[in-house]
Amino acid sequence: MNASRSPAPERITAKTKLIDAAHDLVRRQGYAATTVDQICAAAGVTKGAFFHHFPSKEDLGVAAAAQWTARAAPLFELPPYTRLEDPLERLLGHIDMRMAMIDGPAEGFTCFVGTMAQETFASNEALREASSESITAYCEALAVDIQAAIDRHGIRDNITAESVAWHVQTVLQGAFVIAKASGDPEKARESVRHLRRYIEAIFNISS
Amino acid sequence: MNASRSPAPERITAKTKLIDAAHDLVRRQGYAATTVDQICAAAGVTKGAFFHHFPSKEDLGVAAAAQWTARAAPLFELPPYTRLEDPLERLLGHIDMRMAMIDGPAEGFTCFVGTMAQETFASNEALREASSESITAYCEALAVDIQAAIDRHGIRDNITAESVAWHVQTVLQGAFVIAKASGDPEKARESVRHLRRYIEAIFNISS
DNA sequence: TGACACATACCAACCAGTTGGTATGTTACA
DNA sequence: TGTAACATACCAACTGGTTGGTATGTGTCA
Repeated sequence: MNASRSPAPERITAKTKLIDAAHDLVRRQGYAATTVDQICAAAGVTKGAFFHHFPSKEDLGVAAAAQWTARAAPLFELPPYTRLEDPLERLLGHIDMRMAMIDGPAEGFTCFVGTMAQETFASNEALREASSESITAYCEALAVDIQAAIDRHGIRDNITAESVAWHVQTVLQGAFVIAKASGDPEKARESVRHLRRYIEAIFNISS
Repeated sequence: MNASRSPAPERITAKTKLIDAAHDLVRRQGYAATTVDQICAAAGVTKGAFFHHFPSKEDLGVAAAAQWTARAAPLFELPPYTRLEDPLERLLGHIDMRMAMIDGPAEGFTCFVGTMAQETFASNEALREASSESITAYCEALAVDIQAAIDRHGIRDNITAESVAWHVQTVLQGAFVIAKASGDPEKARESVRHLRRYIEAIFNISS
């Protein structure tokens, strides 16, 4: 008997299908407007399966937030720009990639935890905190390269790496809101372009 | 008989109380999670009054979005910085004011139409468009001063006034998301500080 | 053979919207 | 000026459908 065996990391079970369905539906409709029945239908399982794996809708939300963090990891490991020697180039490469991702229907590129946090920050602390942790994890991963870039190139006004990382996240989240409201992803990409110019400016590599 | 008399502009009727309540509750909980009963209770009226003034919850949303636009108008007319002679100073003054507004509980400074647009962009075109119009109106008002600043000071890279205005709006919307998720308004203000530094940089007035 | 992974059937609470009504103006005209 | 006819603003009670969640059954595999 192996009580602590690894939990079959990526089997396509009802559980993972339910989390995937939640990612899709919540990004399209929001958390409150997404019903358990809709999630079950999208996942192709029944309600019994849902409540077998999750004690409540809220617990699914927490699990889906954790899974969202895991899903973002490849953005920092796999893409070609991660091999660049200059950390500032890696940072700019990351931003270019995030800009390129903003295309097609908004539910395809927007942020699950950002959406969920907005609806739950005042009414459901568990969901707010799960969302916050996912965003924080992204910022911490991004701050590593930013700090390395500061160490190599210097930066204006004693700006901290952490602060720049959160600003990147802020612009992305704002870009998602604008893309949804306006229906025009180009407006969102344009803001990321402003962000890129800002980062070039504070590192004094332009002109 | 005056059929087209002005509709008693600002009387405190059930209608205005319902719209105010919707602004509060939707910013705190989101649109879908806010029930008609909650809005009525907060406004201190009954459901009968609600459906007398609005054919549906959706119609209230549209009316509340229009009212949100009207509510933002004083930001461009009344504050002291609007008297400054240099349009760039007016722009920076506006951004400083928006930064100062980000304080206290998030439901007090976040954006009604931004919140509503996020939940409805894919499922309710009327609400998405009403939200979009409100955001667009803000950007157009802001772009007037930005264009004047460009005319006077010039700007880098042929950046357009419209594009800067939308970027300001993007950073603000993103700041709201971050403030809600993190529970820390300072993180949001810090991003607006980055935005201010960016604007100084593209107008070449710093250093 | 028992525990896990589901499915089926069901429920109590809740939700947006309806119904039928009252109280208070406002207009038209004798 | 008085009053009948109508409009506006609101209320309390109800309804049909939906929602998150439960109770119980069934197949499968170690």
